[in-house]
Amino acid sequence: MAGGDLRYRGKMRIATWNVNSIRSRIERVIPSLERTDVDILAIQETKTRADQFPFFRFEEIGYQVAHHGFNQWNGVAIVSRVGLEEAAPGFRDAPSWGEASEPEARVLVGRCGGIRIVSVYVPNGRNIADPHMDYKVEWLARLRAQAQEWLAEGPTLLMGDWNIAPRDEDVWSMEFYEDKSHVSPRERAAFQSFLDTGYVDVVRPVLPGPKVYTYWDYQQLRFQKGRGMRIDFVLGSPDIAARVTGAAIDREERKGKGASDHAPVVIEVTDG
DNA sequence: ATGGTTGATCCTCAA
Repeated sequence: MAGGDLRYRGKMRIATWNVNSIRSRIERVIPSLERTDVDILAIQETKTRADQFPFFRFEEIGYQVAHHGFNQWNGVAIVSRVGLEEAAPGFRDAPSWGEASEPEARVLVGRCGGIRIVSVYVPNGRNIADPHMDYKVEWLARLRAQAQEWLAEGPTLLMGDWNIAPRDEDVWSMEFYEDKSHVSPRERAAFQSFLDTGYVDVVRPVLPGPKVYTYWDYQQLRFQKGRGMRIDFVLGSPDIAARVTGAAIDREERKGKGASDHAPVVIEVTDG
């Protein structure tokens, strides 16, 4: 973002998007980057083997890419045209579920434009009594401990699919979600612990609810019926939160054939 | 209709 860069505009656009397979979504992701002029994109659910990630499609339009994943569900990436340094998967003390490498595949950390970008894909708890729910809550406790250390080290954005709807207004029907995953007290307490640590939801002040959703199930025409959930969040350290000048949820990307079930969440951050 | 949609390691499982 030095002087002389024709893209320099005193601001960066930073987005997060659960694409539900990068290989099946690439013909939407590339135009989306260009249309919305995004500098940094955190991606979740790449659903691809590392050797099949379409790196060149990003590189040929001027973005650097880091990707990490190990199976068809969990995979995260960071795409940036303002530098991409120190990209590394995982976080300290992540507990394991099944394959030892899974927790690391859910988090990718990189430094872009002077900001630590963390692409986060929180485990799906499946059901409130499922062992995966215990894993999810424990995993979040470990991530929080790591996030607290990052907070002390400099500007940080934790962005991605949290698989938690923190408030009743974040789901289309609390009656429907009662006793289901994403809204349970344990999950909401885990999300709140990041806020208590000092992170700030930088989107909600710009887009207060209700009915501000980022995800709509593919089934039952949920998008067309306006029945969604707010489960994708950008949590910023206070220094970054003070620099946020705007935010948007790109609902266009949920429309039509070949859409992900999640929409991109975009923020704008000033250089100063 | 104990159903519905989408994606991948594709006829089964995960989301």
